[in-house]
Amino acid sequence: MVRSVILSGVPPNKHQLRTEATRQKLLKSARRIFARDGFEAARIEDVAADAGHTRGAFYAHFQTKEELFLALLEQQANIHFERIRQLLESARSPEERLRRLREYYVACLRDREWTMLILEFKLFALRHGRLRAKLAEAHRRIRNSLLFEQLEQYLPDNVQCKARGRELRHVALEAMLNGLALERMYDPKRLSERDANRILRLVFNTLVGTEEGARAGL
Amino acid sequence: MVRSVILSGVPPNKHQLRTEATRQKLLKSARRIFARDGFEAARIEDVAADAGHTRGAFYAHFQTKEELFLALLEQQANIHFERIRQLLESARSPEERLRRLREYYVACLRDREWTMLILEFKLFALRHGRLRAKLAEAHRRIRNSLLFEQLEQYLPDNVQCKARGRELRHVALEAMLNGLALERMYDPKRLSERDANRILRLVFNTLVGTEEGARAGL
Amino acid sequence: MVRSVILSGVPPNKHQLRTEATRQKLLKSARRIFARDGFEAARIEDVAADAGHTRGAFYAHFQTKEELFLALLEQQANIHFERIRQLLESARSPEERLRRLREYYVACLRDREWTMLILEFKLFALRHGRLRAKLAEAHRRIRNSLLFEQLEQYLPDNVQCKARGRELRHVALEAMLNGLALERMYDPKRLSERDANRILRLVFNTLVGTEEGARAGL
Amino acid sequence: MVRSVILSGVPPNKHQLRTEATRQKLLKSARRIFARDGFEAARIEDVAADAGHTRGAFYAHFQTKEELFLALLEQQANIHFERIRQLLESARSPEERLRRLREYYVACLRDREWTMLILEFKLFALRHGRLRAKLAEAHRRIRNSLLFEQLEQYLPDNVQCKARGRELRHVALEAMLNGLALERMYDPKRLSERDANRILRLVFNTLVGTEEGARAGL
DNA sequence: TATGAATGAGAGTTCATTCAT
DNA sequence: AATGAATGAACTCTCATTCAT
Repeated sequence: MVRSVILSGVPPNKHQLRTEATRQKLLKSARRIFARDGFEAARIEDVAADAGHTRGAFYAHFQTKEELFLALLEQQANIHFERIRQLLESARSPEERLRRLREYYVACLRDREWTMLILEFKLFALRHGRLRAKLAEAHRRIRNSLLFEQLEQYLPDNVQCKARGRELRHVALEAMLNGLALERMYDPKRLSERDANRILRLVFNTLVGTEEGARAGL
Repeated sequence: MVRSVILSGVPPNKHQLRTEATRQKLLKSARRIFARDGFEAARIEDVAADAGHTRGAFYAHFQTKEELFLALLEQQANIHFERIRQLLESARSPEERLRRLREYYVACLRDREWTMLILEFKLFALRHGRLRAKLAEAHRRIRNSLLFEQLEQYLPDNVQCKARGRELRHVALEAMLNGLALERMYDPKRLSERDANRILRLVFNTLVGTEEGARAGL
Repeated sequence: MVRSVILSGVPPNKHQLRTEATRQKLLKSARRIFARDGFEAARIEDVAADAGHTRGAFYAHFQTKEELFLALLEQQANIHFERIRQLLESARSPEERLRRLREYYVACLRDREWTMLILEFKLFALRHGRLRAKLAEAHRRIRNSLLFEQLEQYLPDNVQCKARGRELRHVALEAMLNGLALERMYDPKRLSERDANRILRLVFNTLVGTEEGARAGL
Repeated sequence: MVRSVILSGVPPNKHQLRTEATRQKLLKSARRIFARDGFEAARIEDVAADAGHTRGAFYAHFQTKEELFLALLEQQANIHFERIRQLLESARSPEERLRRLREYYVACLRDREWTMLILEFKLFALRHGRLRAKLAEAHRRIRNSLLFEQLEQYLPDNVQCKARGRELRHVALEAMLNGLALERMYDPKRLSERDANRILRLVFNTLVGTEEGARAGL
């Protein structure tokens, strides 16, 4: 089993560089294929071929299709998390942070692959209920990332109300985001990009940014 | 191939009744199984067994798994449509109609199977493109139902603004409904039924019922 | 899963007849293929093709290769058991019984397939130690058959000494039989059929038939 | 390809010593793994890992799994041969030689790995026919060792009867040895170590040591 | 209409072997 | 000599679908 080495302190040798490169290629292809076909219909062979490799190479990096799927989700969730962190950190004012976060959500609307993946993942987790023990850990990590709770510290004070309300806003926003993204993919004519953006901004403002959200009982 | 006879003018004989009963049992089981396992992972055998039959009975009523899936969606959409129509028709005032429609949406939040089916169907349609003629046909019928456009006539006047805005409200509501339902199934602790209901009502009111929606630019 | 019907009282219909015929063909082919290639190297496809069917037909009758292997062993053991029982029952005198039993052993020496199967089975059981629970039962039944303990009642009185000695004789004979059969297959020139027969008869007489065995401390 | 150097006249340097050590480790591990899993199920990776190396080390010493298997058999046969030779050479009298040989056989009964290997090898040779030249060559060398024909000179005179009978005794003893060892591994409760030893000694005495064997027609 | 044995394409996975390092 | 990533053929097993009954 090929082990990722990106965390070790020493500079990687050629072997390790190639290893990591292949792994990343596989993950990148997996993103395409899983988003396109869904977990069940996605074929390992397609992922490998898309990455310019054979099935065997895949199995040198991942034990099962499931493991690849979860590794992909974890990686993608980390990328999102990191992007948001940088976004918020580099902002000057609380208001700018809020605006940036909102625009990040809006940008996500355009990321068709990410939407497909997150929907697929939630359906997958739902259906596989108690995931097998060895996968539960990955699942937990992904969920933690998805919650974005750690990001709260960067938001303006008046948004940091009771923990319950905070999380509630997030989950509602995620719901709206996923729902809108799905509708847009399903029928772009029925829901234009412009309209989807407007609705998402409206709900964001209603739920998170202003005091209206609080007044509305959230 | 067994043809449904419930639409023909003559009263069905016993044979036809049994046939129709089998078909309905299969559809009922299909609802359970497709919702539980998703289209790809659902097995014809499981559907047939759940209905108390064997594979052969299934193939006497449907040509392929896909056909069953689409027939199921159409049936379910019709049921929803019919329920809403009755709901709105029997209401006394425009306000009651709005309230009833809102509460119907809220009730949908609890229908786990329906949520799974609608998500699965949209992902399926997304993935299988505009490819097949059969699919497109069913697609159109289902979307007509889902759009609930015909229902507009029952809503209060002030809600019947520009066609564009009307449809936009619907699609936004559907998005919110599907998104919330998914989040609730995915993690019921993170989003309680009470909270999900409150958020859905809030968004409904924001988007549809009041003048706020219009003012907000929708 | 196709169920065997040979035990039910009612006369089998055409379906059942075909089912049983297919199963028997598969078992017959399995005997050939397992004996020829061994458990590990035997391919399901070869068994099915040899029986004039496809892989799918195989899986309609057996869940796994392992199950087929154990079913085959059980069937073969039962056949042996039954043959021996009839052999002993129809004999006139105790001496004739002993002689017939001895000649049955000698005849087994010529059954190359049976020898290969029994060796393969014992190695298999040995290596899979605690067989998976669902297979333990089959294993137990096969062992019971192989022990031939039930046949003791048919043997002459002077052979029915202490239980320990009786079983010991059997196991020693089986050991000799298997060992000789293997040597004969391995190098027929080194051990002619005639010689193998002589040695087996000699050991049989030494261990079972005469009082020499007892005197020798067995 | 690493060539064994232990037979060359010049003293090996450190490099060569390490190489030879690796080869021996691999053979030692191969003994464990082949005995445990059988030829087909044994994995090169397991052998290498058991020896503290990777697949690459294996392929530096052996071309194929088959070659390793045959090299192992040859090595083991030579070890046996050498042990027996020393055993017989250091004995004082013909009778002691016979007794020692007999006890060596008895000791073999306890060597589970050797029994598994010899059975596996014979089945393998049986199944892979006289096909390959390489196999045939190793085959011949191993059989020469196994036949122990060269050892005949050390045995008492009265045992050195006609060549045919001599070899016959050996093959019969080997058969008994293998058969008993297999039965003991298969079901240690059915055949205790003590009983297995007694039976083997009895057959040894019957076939080889005494005049009874001759009288019995061997 | 319904059964259920059989088909056959195709999936995920394993592993002996190769090869760049 | 040794590593270990990658190959690719082969395997077992699944399941939508067909067809004789």
